[in-house]
Amino acid sequence: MSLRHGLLGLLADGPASGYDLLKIFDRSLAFVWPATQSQLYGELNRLADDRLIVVSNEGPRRRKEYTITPAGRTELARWLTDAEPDRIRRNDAMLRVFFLGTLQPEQAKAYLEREADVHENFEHLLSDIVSETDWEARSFNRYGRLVIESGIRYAHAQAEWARWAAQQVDELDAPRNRSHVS
Amino acid sequence: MSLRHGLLGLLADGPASGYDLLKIFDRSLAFVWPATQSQLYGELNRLADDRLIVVSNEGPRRRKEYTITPAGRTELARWLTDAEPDRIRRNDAMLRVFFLGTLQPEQAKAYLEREADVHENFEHLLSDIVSETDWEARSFNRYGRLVIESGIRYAHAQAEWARWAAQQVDELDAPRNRSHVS
DNA sequence: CATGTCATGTAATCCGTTACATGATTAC
DNA sequence: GTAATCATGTAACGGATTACATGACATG
Repeated sequence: MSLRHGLLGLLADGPASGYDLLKIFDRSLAFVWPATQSQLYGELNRLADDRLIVVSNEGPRRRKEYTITPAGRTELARWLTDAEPDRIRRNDAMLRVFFLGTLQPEQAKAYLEREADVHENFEHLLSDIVSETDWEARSFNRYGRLVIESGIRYAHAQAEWARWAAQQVDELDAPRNRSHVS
Repeated sequence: MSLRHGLLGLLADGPASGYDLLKIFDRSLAFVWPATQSQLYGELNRLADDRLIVVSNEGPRRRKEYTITPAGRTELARWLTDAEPDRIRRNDAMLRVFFLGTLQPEQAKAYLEREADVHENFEHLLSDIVSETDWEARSFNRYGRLVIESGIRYAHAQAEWARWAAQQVDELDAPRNRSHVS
């Protein structure tokens, strides 16, 4: 239930409406935990049912401003310190790599070179965000900087790996043409 | 629909039963795409309904051996070359980092140091697998070696990042105690 | 008064997890 | 004969995605 705790975490920084939270989400948490509008509104109602947040204000156009409760802060801290993170990383780009042997070597290399390009571009995108952001602001932002740094290092490592892997294809492919049984 | 293509990819290497595939899955693809037994059997039936695989043999204990069809191979190649991989990487360990500012600095550092340890251990686990495996065997295995290399580099980069991030906590925390408005 | 933005919600569907059910065959 | 392994399936539930629905308020 990470969406739940993502919302609690954002509300720990101050009151906000679902609409506000959606915008913040899309620009920050969505990099590591995307959520849709309907999912978010549904989860806010469930959090309110469980008294981890309360409606602290109602504005025009049915706007509901939520505030985190002490019970919500307790639950957030519990999640951060006591709950073991899920280590599953589904990665369908990497799943494909298992099967590149079913393609022509040229196609396999093209796939890996493209992966390298995509990750290099992503690395640059994140670097640009770092340059253009004011990191002094709030503590949420300061820790967000750490997350982006991890993204930069991840993208960099993946790009390097993909270039290396593309070279390996020639060597992996070579034995096929040698004398022993394939 | 990556499970679907994962199964097609395994069957491209030769016929197998659901039971066989489950074991292969758990030891290889599960690192990047876990699947449960019930999911796997269900998907095999759907693949057979769509004629991408056929039951080529029936053995004792209701065993059904599946073989990939030409249509299945075409679909596998299409997925590998024409379908853009999903770039979403849900990561609840990283989501927590956004909110470490709500904890005491000591707790935040402890969280990051633990992440470093976990990734270092994982890196060693993968390195051990590399040492203990015969990589000459089949092409599936040879490309699997590339996937493991990516896992090693990922785990290494994450561990280094987490050590660095733990150091940053002191510096991120410092401004709180300075004169300007928090 | 028309368009854009603010604002929240419901419903259908898909994928994944957990638990349960069932039974055949093999090995001791 | 009994325990382990082989082997496949169903059902309930929860989270995520997509599409649809609705309406208030602000701006020109």
